[in-house]
Amino acid sequence: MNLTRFAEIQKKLSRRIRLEDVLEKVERVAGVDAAYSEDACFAAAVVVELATLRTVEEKTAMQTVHVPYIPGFFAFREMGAVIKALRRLRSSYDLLIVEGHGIAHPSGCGFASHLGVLLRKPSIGVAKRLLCGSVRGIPSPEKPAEIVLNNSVVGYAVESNRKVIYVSPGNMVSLATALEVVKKATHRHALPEPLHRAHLLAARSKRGY
DNA sequence: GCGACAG
DNA sequence: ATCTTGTCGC
Repeated sequence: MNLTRFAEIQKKLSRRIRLEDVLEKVERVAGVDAAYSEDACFAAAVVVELATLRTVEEKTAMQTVHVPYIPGFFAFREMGAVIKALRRLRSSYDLLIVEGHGIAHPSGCGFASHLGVLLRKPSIGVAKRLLCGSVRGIPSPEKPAEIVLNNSVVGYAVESNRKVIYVSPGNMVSLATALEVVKKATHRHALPEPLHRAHLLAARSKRGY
């Protein structure tokens, strides 16, 4: 692993990011997350029907990882196991929701964007903390606050069930759609259901190993 | 040089 | 992310 090389890859992938909506409808959303035990990464992918928030299918995958967690290069650590879990799904999904940032990233290519471009899928990043940029104002239950980076809006800080989460487009979705899908996918937790369920499943997967 | 720093 | 008991609150 070479950070300079990683940054080059991110820059190259960032050129392929599309920030326009390419879907007429978003019916199924896949949430992905992972849990760790030393170098073992346990990833989970959960497909949820947006209209009912019912789980359609869930799969897990384990993979040994050698890349440590480095802020800004999260994708290089978690990507392998997550893609493995996604490939095990038999169900189709329209869009990916990823734990981490989309374009709200130093190179404009966070984990959500990275996955979206590699898999050629619409994707959205949802994070519990900001990595870079700044929030303009304070989010209220009814009004999200803009995340500004290099003088442009790259996402929103959203108040979700009394907690603040950070939403940014990953690939093939607009800022407005990213916000809309996350809102529709959120029920009784701060994180949208697909992510919350993937988080629980990844933890369960690690335990039962 | 110092501080910040997704999971 | 993970290490971890009790504890405050609905």
